[in-house]
Amino acid sequence: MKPKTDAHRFSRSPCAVACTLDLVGDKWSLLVVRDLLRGHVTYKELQNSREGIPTNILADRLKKLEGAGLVAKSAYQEHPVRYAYGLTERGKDLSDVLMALVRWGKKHIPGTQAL
Amino acid sequence: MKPKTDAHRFSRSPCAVACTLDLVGDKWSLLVVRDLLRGHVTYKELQNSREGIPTNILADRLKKLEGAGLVAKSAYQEHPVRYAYGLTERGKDLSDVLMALVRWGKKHIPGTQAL
DNA sequence: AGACTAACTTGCACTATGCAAGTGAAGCTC
DNA sequence: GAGCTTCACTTGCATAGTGCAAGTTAGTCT
Repeated sequence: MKPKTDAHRFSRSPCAVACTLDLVGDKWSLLVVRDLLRGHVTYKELQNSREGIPTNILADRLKKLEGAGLVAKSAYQEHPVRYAYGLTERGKDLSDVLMALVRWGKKHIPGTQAL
Repeated sequence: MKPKTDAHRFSRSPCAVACTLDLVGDKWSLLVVRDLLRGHVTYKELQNSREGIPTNILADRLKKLEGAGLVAKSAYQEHPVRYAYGLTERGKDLSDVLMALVRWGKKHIPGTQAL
């Protein structure tokens, strides 16, 4: 399944910042990516993350991230069927952005941690 | 005027990513920061940016960014009074985040530019 | 059968966003 | 000095997104 980057191409402008923000520029998407980088794999694990993401938002973000080709979902067992979420290469590349955010936060918001 | 980082401390968690996203984690804030880095100074210049930010949103974001100590506003002339917006040191440090976003966008969304 | 878990979905109130139009202060034009 | 223009916003309102609680479905456990 190829990522559908073409569907919403340049909804605002061809700026790389604007387009990237159209994919992950909200309060939750990058936290989901952070948790996936940290090794959270199941829906439950993602849901139990410290920030307490509402379950409908989590389901929606996973769907959108999957649609954007950043996240891949697979059943790791049948009976009962259980799903594992993971980052694609595209998704893993966001770690640079995450790291930049961590550096900024640790430097400018006292008391915050990398987590 | 000291930045009021204490007012909303850790509304979600002490994670640096979460806290940073609470400040700039929406579709417009980082684009405003990008434009300020590019040298846009007046309200009009910011408004005329390619993405066409709605004027009420722009006013709101500038207020919030100023409240967070990322942006400073000053009158650069009287009669008529005209304002210049600029990034503080805290704000300028976000260039690392912006650059990471640009790198990701250019690599993964074909056709986008740094701008 | 009854309770429990994972992984969602649905309903609804509340908040945020986006567009258009309006405001006020000052300058410029004739 | 009446009228037009510009800058820097503010206001109103419809639509879209978020957040909380509750419900659902499929399967396991006892």
